[in-house]
Amino acid sequence: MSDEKQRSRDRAEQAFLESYDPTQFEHPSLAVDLVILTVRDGELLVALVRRDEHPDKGTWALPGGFVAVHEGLDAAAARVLETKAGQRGVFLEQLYTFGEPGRDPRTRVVSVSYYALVNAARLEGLDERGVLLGRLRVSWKGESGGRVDVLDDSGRKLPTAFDHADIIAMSVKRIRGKLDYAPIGFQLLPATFTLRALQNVHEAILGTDINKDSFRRRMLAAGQLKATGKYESAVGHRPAELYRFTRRS
Amino acid sequence: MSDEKQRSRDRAEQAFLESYDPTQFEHPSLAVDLVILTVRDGELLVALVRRDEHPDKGTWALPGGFVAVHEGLDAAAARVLETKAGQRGVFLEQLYTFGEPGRDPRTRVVSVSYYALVNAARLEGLDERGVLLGRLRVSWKGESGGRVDVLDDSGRKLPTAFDHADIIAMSVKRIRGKLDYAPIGFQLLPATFTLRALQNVHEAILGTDINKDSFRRRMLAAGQLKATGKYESAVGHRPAELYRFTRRS
DNA sequence: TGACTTATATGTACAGTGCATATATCGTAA
DNA sequence: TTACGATATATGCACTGTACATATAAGTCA
Repeated sequence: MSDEKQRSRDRAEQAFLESYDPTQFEHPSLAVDLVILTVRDGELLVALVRRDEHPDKGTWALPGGFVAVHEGLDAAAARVLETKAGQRGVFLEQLYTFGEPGRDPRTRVVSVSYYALVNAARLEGLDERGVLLGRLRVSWKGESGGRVDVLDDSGRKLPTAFDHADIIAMSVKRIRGKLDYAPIGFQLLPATFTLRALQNVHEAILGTDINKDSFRRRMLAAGQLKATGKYESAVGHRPAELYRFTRRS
Repeated sequence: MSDEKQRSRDRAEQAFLESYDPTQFEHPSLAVDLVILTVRDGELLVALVRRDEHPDKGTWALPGGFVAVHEGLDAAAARVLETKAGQRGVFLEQLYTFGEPGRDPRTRVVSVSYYALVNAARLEGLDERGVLLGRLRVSWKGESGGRVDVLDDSGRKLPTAFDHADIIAMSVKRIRGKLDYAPIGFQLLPATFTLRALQNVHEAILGTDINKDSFRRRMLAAGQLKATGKYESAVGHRPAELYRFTRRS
């Protein structure tokens, strides 16, 4: 394209944009979808709700909702988190925005996805409210990314709605990367915990075994764990000390 | 809230969502904004366009545009990148979605931001098309995040539109973090380059000096640089070998 | 030709990690 | 009561990657 033609095209584009009133034309719908993650018995779990309507009726979807016209994105995500899963004040962070045309067959929906990290104990009893905790089977090593499958308690693969499997996969990729430099593991544990419990959480997220001694030293050297002086009990072996997360050593 | 009340509220929410037709109600406008970054003379630069209309008339804004109803987000970003900056096939990745109510005083606009990395030579002459390359002054160390200022050639601080300074700041935070584990520096260089040039790019992005020997060994050990056997010339000292980026060693 | 500048190569100290070993402290069962 | 199994905790050592220092190579320019 010649410079002259390019400039002409630029002027046309600029004129278009300046006269463009975004409230006047049809534009995509905006939703938030939440990947609520937890770790229980060394397994990474994700909260899903069953779709009762077409399309994708009977499949399992991420909890989500539409963003109201004057509602912030973080606020919409927090609202969905409380309404669908009864959680407040937990770790919640924006993940990625999915907006391919056709990802929702009904209409154009752009979804801003968030991921939340919740202590498993706080999600007890949610099955009575229609929320299922699916087990994540991650098919790749490291932080490269790839496919995930969601399994039920018996190990059967659950069908997922729309592109929600992609969203879940990206959340796993994100927390695997984040685990290396940010203290997020404790978000999935009670207020006090043993180093072994923290290591189990890391192993569940990373999908690999971690050297125990190195992990201990690394965590203690980071200066973000504070010994409480208390110990676990009734464990059939020497009890481990309980630690608490602290921002500054 | 009691469980009974909670369940009742859930049912109401569910009924609302099932009857909700997103095409029927007003919802936010959707835009993309691009942080086009380059490095020239050891400085990190960002492409900005002057706002000719109110609000924020006369301030400098990121190139952006509205997302068409059936246009993908990546496609919209690529369209803006080509229309506003004449670039195709360069590194372009989604950054974050900004959607606070009030970020645009006219109407509710949710902006999916992208960042692009472009070799400075490809951005020559864009000032004739109204694009200014602002110098970034980053006020924090490491990957923690914080404020950025945009300066013109004389070092004067440029006023930025809306929340675009926040978007730029997040892009800097992102590439600083990404530089540690992903080969993105070469995106800002010609096809062949010296190790010194690559180091200059890294230093401009990180805002710190890097030990030269360690940097050399680290880059060569990563196995993603291939020696071309050719050398720079007319540099007033011993010429350095030119390298090429390669995905696998 | 020699001074100057930067590239490239090599050596050393130090920090972080993986691995092995030794000791401590619980529950449990003979 | 005691022996045993299990895991926690502490310490030492080898290996690796990085920061820093030193030495040599190869250009330009006065």
